[in-house]
Amino acid sequence: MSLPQVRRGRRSAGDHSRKAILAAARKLFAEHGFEGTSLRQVAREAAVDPAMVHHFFRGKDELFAACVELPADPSEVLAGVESTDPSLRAEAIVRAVLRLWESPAQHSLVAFVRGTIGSRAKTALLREMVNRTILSRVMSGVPGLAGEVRLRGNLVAAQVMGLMLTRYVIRLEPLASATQDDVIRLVAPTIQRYLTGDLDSPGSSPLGWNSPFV
Amino acid sequence: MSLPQVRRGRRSAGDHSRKAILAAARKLFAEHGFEGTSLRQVAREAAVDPAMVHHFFRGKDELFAACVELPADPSEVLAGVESTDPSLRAEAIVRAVLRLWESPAQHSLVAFVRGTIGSRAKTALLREMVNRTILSRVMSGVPGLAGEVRLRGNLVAAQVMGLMLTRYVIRLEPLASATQDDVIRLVAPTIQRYLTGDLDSPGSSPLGWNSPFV
DNA sequence: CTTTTATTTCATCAGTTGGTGAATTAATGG
DNA sequence: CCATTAATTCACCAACTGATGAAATAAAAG
Repeated sequence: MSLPQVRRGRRSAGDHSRKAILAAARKLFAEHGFEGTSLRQVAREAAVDPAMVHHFFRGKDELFAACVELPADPSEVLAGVESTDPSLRAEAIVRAVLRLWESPAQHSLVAFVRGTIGSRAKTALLREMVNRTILSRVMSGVPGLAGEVRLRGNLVAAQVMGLMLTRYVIRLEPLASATQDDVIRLVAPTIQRYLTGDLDSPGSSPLGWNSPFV
Repeated sequence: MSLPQVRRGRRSAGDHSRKAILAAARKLFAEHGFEGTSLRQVAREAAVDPAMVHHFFRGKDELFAACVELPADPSEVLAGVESTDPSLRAEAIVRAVLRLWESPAQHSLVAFVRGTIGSRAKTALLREMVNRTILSRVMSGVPGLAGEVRLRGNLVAAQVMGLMLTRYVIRLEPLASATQDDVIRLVAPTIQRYLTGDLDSPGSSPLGWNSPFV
C-alpha cells in the first residue's frame, strides 16, 4: 500500500520559474497596476515562456491573487494588536503597520493597493477584506455601540490607509523618509482618539448615532 | 479687414459628441482605471465612432487629462482655505474637500484617483500636483521651519487622502454615509493638530528635525 | 450657391492581449 | 530501463488595443 499522495515523475527541477514569475509579477503589478500589466510582460521580465504563466497560474486573476496573498496573514500581523488593551492600542497598530510595510512584503502590498484601487470590482473586495479581516481584529474589545465602533474603525482605517498611501505609494517627502518612531509619535495620537477617545473633542454636541448604519 | 479669429465653416452642430465622450470616459476611467479602459469602450459607451475620440483628443493620455482636469481649479476650491487663519483652518479644509467631492466633480475625482494610483509614473505626477498645487496653498501662512511645515502638510495630506479613499472610493460604511457635519466634527481636530498643534502631544520629546529633509 | 470648416464614418493598420493545445525535454519513481 | 509526471517550448487563435488617413456629411460664412 504505497502512499497515494507521493508524487512521481519530474519534480521541481526548480520552482525557480514559478518564483521568478511571481517576483516579476509583483514588481510589474506594483509599478503599473493590474490592467497595466500583461502576462507577456511578466514572462519577459521573468525570462520565461509566456505559456509558463498559464502553466503555473490558471490566468491573470489567479496570478494576481497569488502575488497578493498577504505574505504574513492578518491574524499574525495583528496578533500583538488584538492582545493590547484598547486604551493603548494605537501605538501597537501603527507599529504593526510599519513593520509589515517595511518588510519584504512591501512590493506585494504596493501591488495590492495599485491593483485593487484601480478597479471598482476589486475595490469591493478590498472593502470586504478590510471589514472582515482587518477591522474586526483591530476593533475587537473596543467598547461602544456596534455602529459607533464601526465608525471608529472606519476612521482608523482612513488614517492608516492615508498614511500607507502617502508614505509608501505616493512617497510624499519628508513623510516617506521619516523614522518609524517619528511616524508613531505623529500618527498614533490620532488613531488612539479614533479608537477610544472623545470624538466630539472641541466640546461639540454628541454625534448623531441615528444614521441608518448605527 | 475681417477679424482673423472668426471661425468659419461648420460650427458645433453639437459639442454633443465631445461631451458624451468625456462623460463616458469619466465613468469608465472611474470604474476601471486608466489601463482598464479602452478608447473603444469609451466610444461605445458614448454611442460614437471610435475615431471621434482621436478627433477630439489626440489620444488616450489627452483624453484622460481632459477628464481629470479638476472641474474647479484648486485656487478656487482652496480660496476660502488660504484666507482662513491657520489656527482655524482645519474645518475650512475638510469643508472644502467635502464640498468638492460631493459636487458633480466626484466622478472625475474618483477616475483621477483610480487612474493615478494605478501606475507608478502617474503617481509621480500626483505627488508633484499635491505638493505644488495643493499643499502649497493649504500650508500657506502656517508658522514653522520649512521642513516642519512640509511634514505637517504631508500629515494633512495623509488624513485627507485617507478620508477621500475610504469615504468616496472604497466606501466604507458607516463613514461613506455619514453627514458632512459628522465628518467635519470627527476629522477636523486631527487635521488641526497636524496643521498647527503640538505634534508631540503625549508629552514626548521634541521631533528630530535633523532628517535629510528638514 | 460656393467655399470653408468641423463633424462623422469607414476601412484598415500593426501590435498586443489573454488563452489554448500539442509537442518536447527532463527529472523522478518503480 | 521504463513509465510517469512536471517543466518548458512552440505555433497559433480570436479578440482587442491605440492609431491613421481618406472619404462622406453637414453646417455655417461669404
